[in-house]
Formats: sequence, C-alpha cells, structure tokens
Amino acid sequence: VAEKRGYWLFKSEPDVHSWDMQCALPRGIGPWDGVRNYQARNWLRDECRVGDRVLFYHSNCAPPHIAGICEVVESGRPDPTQFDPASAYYDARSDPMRPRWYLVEVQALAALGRIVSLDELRAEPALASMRLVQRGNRLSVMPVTEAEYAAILALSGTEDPPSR
DNA sequence: GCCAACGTTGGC
DNA sequence: GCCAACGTTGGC
Repeated sequence: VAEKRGYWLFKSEPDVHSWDMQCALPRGIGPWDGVRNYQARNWLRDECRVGDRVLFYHSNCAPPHIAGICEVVESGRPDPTQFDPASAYYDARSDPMRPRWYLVEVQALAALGRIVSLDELRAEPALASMRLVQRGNRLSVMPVTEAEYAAILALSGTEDPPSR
C-alpha cells in the first residue's frame, strides 16, 4: 500500500534562515538543521517522507506568515551540527553512536502567490483546528492535514507546485 | 522588550 | 516520580 503524501509546517526566523535564503541555495536544497525539540525530532526522524510538502513559515517577524512551499527530498538523518562545537546547535550530550537530533533535506518548490499572515490563518474557518493557530503552540515542526494544506493554497491563490 | 506558554532539568 | 526553577519560543 503506497504511503500517502504528507504535509508539514516548518518555522524559521527570517533573520536566521529565510525563504529567500532557501531559494538561493543550489537547486534550492538544504538541510533543515537545528531542531532541538523531541516531538519535532520524532517527526523528522520517523514520519517525514521524501515527497512530503512543507509550508515554510516565517516566525518572529511582523507579521508572521507562510512564505512558500518546499518538498522533502531526503528523509531523516542525524543532524551533524549537534557534534560541531563551533555550531550554535552543538549538543555536548549527544552520543555520535546514538544521535539525539535529526534533520531532513528540503527543496524550495514555489513561493506562495502571496504570503499568508498568521492573522489570515486565524481568520480562516477551515483552519480553526490547525496546530499553528492553537494557543501556546511552540513546535517548529508540525504536521498539517491535506485539507489545511489545500485551504492555504486556496487562500494564497497558489497552484500545488510540482516537484523539481 | 514583555511575558504567557510550555519543555527541560535536577533536587528530593 | 513529583514539581519548582529555569530557559526558550514567539506573538504582541
């Protein structure tokens, strides 16, 4: 039985890693590193599949918004920054024989027809139960339903982009 | 810059 | 295993 395509939302602070920076990478591909939350880690390691779509969300900016769509192009593998003492994401307690943190590779597919702000997401009835708009949500990686993904594409006037 | 929410740590 | 203290996230 073929696995259904999955959908995710990944948060990034634009000062650290923006949609434009993602697009500027060779072929728009780069590692989604630095995730240091166990729930998010479990999803990256165990659930993210090649071909899944990722909504690229800008947090800690005004207004917070979804900027574009990526595709998972490599499934979970250990995040090398956890073993690099020079990295801001270094984790001295992670054992290389049993890595604690994982990443996936993502490829930018398309910018949204127009960005969709958090206020607009909150105002859309079809998105009322989306994790992102629940109070206290702090996860930087979270699953999105197919219906939520479709609603966001519709809100932003965006066609579901093909793989590159 | 403030602060609510919430995950993690560590003493007991 | 409880839970207070602490650190971080992220909207505002």
